Amino acid sequence: MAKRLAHRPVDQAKQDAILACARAEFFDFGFEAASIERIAAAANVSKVTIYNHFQNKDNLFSAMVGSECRIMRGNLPEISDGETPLRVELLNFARSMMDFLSSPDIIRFDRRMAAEVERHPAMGELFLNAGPRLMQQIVTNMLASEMDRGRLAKADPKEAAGHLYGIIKGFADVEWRFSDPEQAAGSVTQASIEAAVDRFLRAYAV
Amino acid sequence: MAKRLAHRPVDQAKQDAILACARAEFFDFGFEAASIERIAAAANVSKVTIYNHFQNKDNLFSAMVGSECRIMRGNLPEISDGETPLRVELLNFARSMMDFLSSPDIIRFDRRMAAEVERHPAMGELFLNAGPRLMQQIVTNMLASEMDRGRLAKADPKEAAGHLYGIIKGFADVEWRFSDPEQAAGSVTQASIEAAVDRFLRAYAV
DNA sequence: GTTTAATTGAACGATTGCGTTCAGTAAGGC
DNA sequence: GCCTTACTGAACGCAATCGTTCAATTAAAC
Repeated sequence: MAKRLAHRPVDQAKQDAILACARAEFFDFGFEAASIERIAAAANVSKVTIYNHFQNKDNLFSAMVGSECRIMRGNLPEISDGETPLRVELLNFARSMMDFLSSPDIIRFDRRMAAEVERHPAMGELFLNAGPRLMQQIVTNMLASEMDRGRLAKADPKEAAGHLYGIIKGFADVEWRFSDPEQAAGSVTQASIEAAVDRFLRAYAV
Repeated sequence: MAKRLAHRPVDQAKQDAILACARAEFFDFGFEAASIERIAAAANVSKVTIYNHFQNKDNLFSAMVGSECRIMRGNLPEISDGETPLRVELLNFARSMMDFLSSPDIIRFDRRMAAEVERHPAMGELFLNAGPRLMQQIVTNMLASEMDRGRLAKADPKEAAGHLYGIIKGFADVEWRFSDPEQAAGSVTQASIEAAVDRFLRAYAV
């Protein structure tokens, strides 16, 4: 099917530059106030090129969110499914989860998505599937296997995942979302993480 | 100081109408895309009147947020501090908290504030103090008194408040924020609330 | 070198919005 | 009835944006 004729190929570097600059623009100003001309200027690209690649502002925004979600997917906290003691396993996960969620990039993304969902409901689904729901699945699987192994009390693993996620977050995410995101990174003490994990372990002790 | 001279008093009804319509406009479109002319039309008021009362768009937005926060304050979930059994007390609180947080109004407000904080950091503080932090304080006080009474294990009550808040919310608030807010109301089953409260009670059993 | 398509710069039309100005009217206090 | 102020409607200047059009240029594939 790949009929190749003589032509000048698309400059991928420009594509990437456009998306990167669109990201910055949309994050800084929000969808409505973002200016395509400013994006073009920042990416060293003609405005027409943007309209050739993406047809309009909505498409550009969608493409940017899609690309951003793909990146986010790769950076989700991981689970050390192994022979490590349960408490250590949970502590590691809690630490990396909180580091992830408190990174300014994620906080800003979360903020913008929350606002844009009203006008772009599909973006909300996209984001949920690329971020929160994926994380929920990771935690659910981990807890299910721990329950099978008898290291945690039998229960609905999905519900338990919500409990773990919630008890670790506490009020932190709310504070992050409405305060200066630069101050969020590294604001979670090890002591508070241990307290949360220990409470969870007690709640789900066999 | 109240030097009263002959004059025509401010029409309070118009003030209120302006704020109400500003609320709808800002919630529907976000700060940037909101139109003052549309607000004026909706409130049956001249645009000049809006500029006389509030000096500019920023001020109008701030006033609206302030008024909204005042309303929110009055609707926060309450604590039945009494002789009721602890489990019932917590169940009641959890129920009213989830009903409160899942109301479309609150979800929309939360979304907009999250986005606008970048441009209006002071609004973030205002909102935090009128909503989340107040709720945190309510829960903290309740748990502290329960710890004193010996019905819960001694611990940092503020931290425990975060645990209770988080374990009840689980993943729910994330789903709410990025899906259709109209479907959020009433989506929390009594069973899930009981599960969360019971896990909390186990984690903090004496 | 020819061909094909990507890219550019500049300009255009249409729309929208903010915030101001001004002359005139409405309405309550004195 | 007078006076002070709130309010109105319409218009204005100014700036910004989107999305389009067009002729001209560039660069890879053949």
